[in-house]
Amino acid sequence: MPTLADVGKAAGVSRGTVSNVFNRPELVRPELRQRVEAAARALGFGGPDPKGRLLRHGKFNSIGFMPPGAYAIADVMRSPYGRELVLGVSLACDEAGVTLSLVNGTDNTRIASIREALVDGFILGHSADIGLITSAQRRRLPFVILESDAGPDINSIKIDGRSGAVAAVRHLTGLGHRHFAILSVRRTSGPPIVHMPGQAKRPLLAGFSLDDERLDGFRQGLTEANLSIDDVPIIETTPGDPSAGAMVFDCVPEATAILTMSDWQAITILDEAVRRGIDVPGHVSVIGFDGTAESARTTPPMTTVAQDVIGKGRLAARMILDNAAPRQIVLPVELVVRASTAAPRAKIR
Amino acid sequence: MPTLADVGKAAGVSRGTVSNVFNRPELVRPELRQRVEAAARALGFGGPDPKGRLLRHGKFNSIGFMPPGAYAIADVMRSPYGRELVLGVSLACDEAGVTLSLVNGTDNTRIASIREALVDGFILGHSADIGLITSAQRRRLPFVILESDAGPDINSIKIDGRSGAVAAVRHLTGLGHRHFAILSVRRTSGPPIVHMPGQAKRPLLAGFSLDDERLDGFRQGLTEANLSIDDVPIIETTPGDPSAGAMVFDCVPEATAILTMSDWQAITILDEAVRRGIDVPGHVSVIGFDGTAESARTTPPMTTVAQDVIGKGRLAARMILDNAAPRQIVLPVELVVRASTAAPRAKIR
DNA sequence: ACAAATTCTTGGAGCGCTCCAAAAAATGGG
DNA sequence: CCCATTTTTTGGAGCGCTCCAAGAATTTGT
Repeated sequence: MPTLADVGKAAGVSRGTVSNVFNRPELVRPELRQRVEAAARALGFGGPDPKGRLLRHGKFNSIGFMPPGAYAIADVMRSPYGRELVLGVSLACDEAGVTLSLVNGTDNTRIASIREALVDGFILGHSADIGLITSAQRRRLPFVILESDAGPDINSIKIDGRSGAVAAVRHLTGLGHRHFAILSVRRTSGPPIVHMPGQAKRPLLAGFSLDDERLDGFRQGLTEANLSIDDVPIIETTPGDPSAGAMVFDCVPEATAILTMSDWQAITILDEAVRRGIDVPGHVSVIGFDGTAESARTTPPMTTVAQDVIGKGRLAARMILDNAAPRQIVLPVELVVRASTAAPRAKIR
Repeated sequence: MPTLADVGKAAGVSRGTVSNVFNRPELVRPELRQRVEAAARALGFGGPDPKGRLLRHGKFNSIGFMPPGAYAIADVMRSPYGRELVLGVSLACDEAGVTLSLVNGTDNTRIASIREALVDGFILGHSADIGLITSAQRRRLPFVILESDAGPDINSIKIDGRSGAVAAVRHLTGLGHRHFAILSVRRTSGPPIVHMPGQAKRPLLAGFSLDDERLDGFRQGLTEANLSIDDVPIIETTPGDPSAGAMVFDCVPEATAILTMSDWQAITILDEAVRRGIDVPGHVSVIGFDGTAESARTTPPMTTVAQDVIGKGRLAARMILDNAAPRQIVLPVELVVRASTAAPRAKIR
């Protein structure tokens, strides 16, 4: 690979002049410029190597997006939520002329990935893995953490998940529902976990306050209607688990309303309902979370706790690009009522 | 920002030793290592700066994905096809432990983006913009171009779009359809363009052989049924144009079958049909292209010319990662018949 | 206790570039 | 034609790191 110096030698000029030909051509006499360009062409030199420039300037012009917890970038792309989030981030990146790096990393390589990533800042998916945070802090790069409880000196953005969860339950109890099932998220890999009433519940998972907060919202909503979350079966599946729907219908046939943690999960349930010929919302109501575009196009269109996912991604990118003082932002949610929820079926089934 | 040398000075050792502490700790005496680590901590040194390593090694450990033509990364994320493509690419990247950079660029900055991108190779979306190709070649980095006719010394992957288009038409003519509309893609920004029979057709667009090839497949399929593509209205909309459905129904009400260039477009039509209370496939048949996951979940589930988009993305990434001799790959397509196509409505409407 | 073998540590070289102050060349005015 | 200006060109410095050959320190064997 020829370098600036090689081209300079070939054209009988200095390194600096060749650099000027490529970066500030107006500074160099036309005749000389052409000679240099000819030499460059002859050597197959395709312009200054970005590596050098990078080292000089110290800017990558890139922000990194790191998926949460145990997920790979591929999982992010599979999830409606993840896609909209990346879309939002990419929107801000497009505007700023900055590259978006999807930084992957398995549990054990993730910290190294943060240490090595060629980016000027990070967006960390929803897991306040303390290791990740300290790793990001060490790099002294701006970063934002999503959907996690982070300290006051850390950029963070989250939605008001608790209120959303409360609103979801209120909507359903308002319709008359008394028999619920909750489809929650398993944050480690493995098969679904079923918590039936009476059994001990999953301990709070450090770092995934997101789930705990929503669960707590469900609890509160149920309490308001004189119901107890302890009587509600909770099923945990990994986010993309296609068997989630089957698990719910098999384990909690008596439920007339199913609360979920994401549109993705709710879609799984809707798909399974179609497969089994179960009528939604006639036989069972289903409520999603996130309000992604997909939720509007399911059959039937889904009732969901909507947030502005794209806006969130965009905001996260902007926070990094602006690199201002750390802020903790809580975004509102809104219950969007569509056709996947209705009054419960008559008791006689 | 402290450097290796700073830490070295603080700990009373050389630059090289500090580097060893971080990269090959087993080489340095435990006692000394601890002293260095303490000094690093005291200085707030978070490990060797990746910039330096990069310069030394010359590898970015990243491959770049550049969207085609006039599209930004955000557009890619919006399109079902684009998402699956990126998903496929990210799958291969995840496996290889490589970062995926979504390189954006408007028409005029795109060439510069290629020149500057901090990547070891490129995947270029479906537009054989000659400038892009030469720009990529100049960098002497491996690259793959998608869905374009490229020379034999260039990596390329495309599907057999012509066969797919022929199969789509055969399916519909086999059902008895004689009145078609084609929803094609406008590759420049702007409002839809309507080509009614008798008018001059759009000239072939250099670089978007993808469209031309499919159009030619439609032509061939129609010819086989003694129909002429010249009698078929062709509407061109930008890929994400939500008005596409309305345009088709408004401009070609007599059509009993609508051929499209993508699932995304077909979804637009299906959405508009719902809005207008038009029965699909009772009143009109709609056929998509790409066979994305979304196509299976529309109402009704969509008949579409399916390709393995994820596999294609994965393959593209692998070609770059492997950096073998250039290959031109043509992937098969398969008509997936679902419920959006049926025999045409009776003449009397 | 001494030479030989082994383990650690060092600092120069070099990755490719851009910046910049200074030198060189060209231009202009009288 | 000479000197003051202006325009071009130059090459050293430095970005932060890793590699590596060579030197220093330590351990081992007899």
